[in-house]
Amino acid sequence: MGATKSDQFTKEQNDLASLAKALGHPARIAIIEYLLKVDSCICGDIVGVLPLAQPTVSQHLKELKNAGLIKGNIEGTAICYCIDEEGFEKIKSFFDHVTVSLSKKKFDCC
Amino acid sequence: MGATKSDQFTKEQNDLASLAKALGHPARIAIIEYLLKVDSCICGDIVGVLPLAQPTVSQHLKELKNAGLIKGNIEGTAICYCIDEEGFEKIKSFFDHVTVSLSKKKFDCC
DNA sequence: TTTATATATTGCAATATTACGATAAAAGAA
DNA sequence: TTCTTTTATCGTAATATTGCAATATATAAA
Repeated sequence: MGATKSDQFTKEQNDLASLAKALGHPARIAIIEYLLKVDSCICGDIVGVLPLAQPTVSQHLKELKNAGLIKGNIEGTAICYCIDEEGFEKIKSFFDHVTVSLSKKKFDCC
Repeated sequence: MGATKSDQFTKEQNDLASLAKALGHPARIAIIEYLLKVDSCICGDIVGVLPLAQPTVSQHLKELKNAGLIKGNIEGTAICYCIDEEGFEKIKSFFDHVTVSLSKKKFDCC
């Protein structure tokens, strides 16, 4: 055994887990932070910013894109990446739900 | 190679990634949702709720606890787990930062 | 066309995660 | 003490992730 039993959980649980998992690596957090900082779509200079080789960065970008957290646009010979707000909306609504639930909490046992 | 180059990133980036990573599995999302739903600390009946064996659930609980997302209290022969609000505050402040940054965004290229 | 630049893909080694049976540990009940 | 219940840990197999060199692809420039 050893494979994740994703089929045993709901689509919502799997989708949320995928989004969280995509953010579960410091390089990918760094990419998101950089994209937020430059306040515009940037291209492959992410490679220059990260302490990782180009294929590795490309792989991380692909994962963020697959998860729906960033978008990419072909711009001549370069590619312009930027935040995909939709993906962040989904995660954010989960944390909003958590916050609301916690505010309704009656006991504080632990 | 193949090991994560965590030492090349900041503590903040690694901490955030750890929190996100801990939520990056449907079983752990399910555990959090269950703890929110029961509106109180519950014990090992999480095992009865999840489609996983007891050692696997125990392992997932340990990861959530290490990440600072849940707390556990020994309660006789059972253990009482509940949400650790502090961990969720940390993640939430990251997403708040994302939201603020996105609202200041000028271009919409992608 | 050839050359240069930017990014993606392939293939593989190193490492990490997931899952669970077997077993241990801890505490209350008999 | 022994038995039962609850949870954790160990050991291990299956699988997934991480990282990069080599290579492929695609477009622009010369």
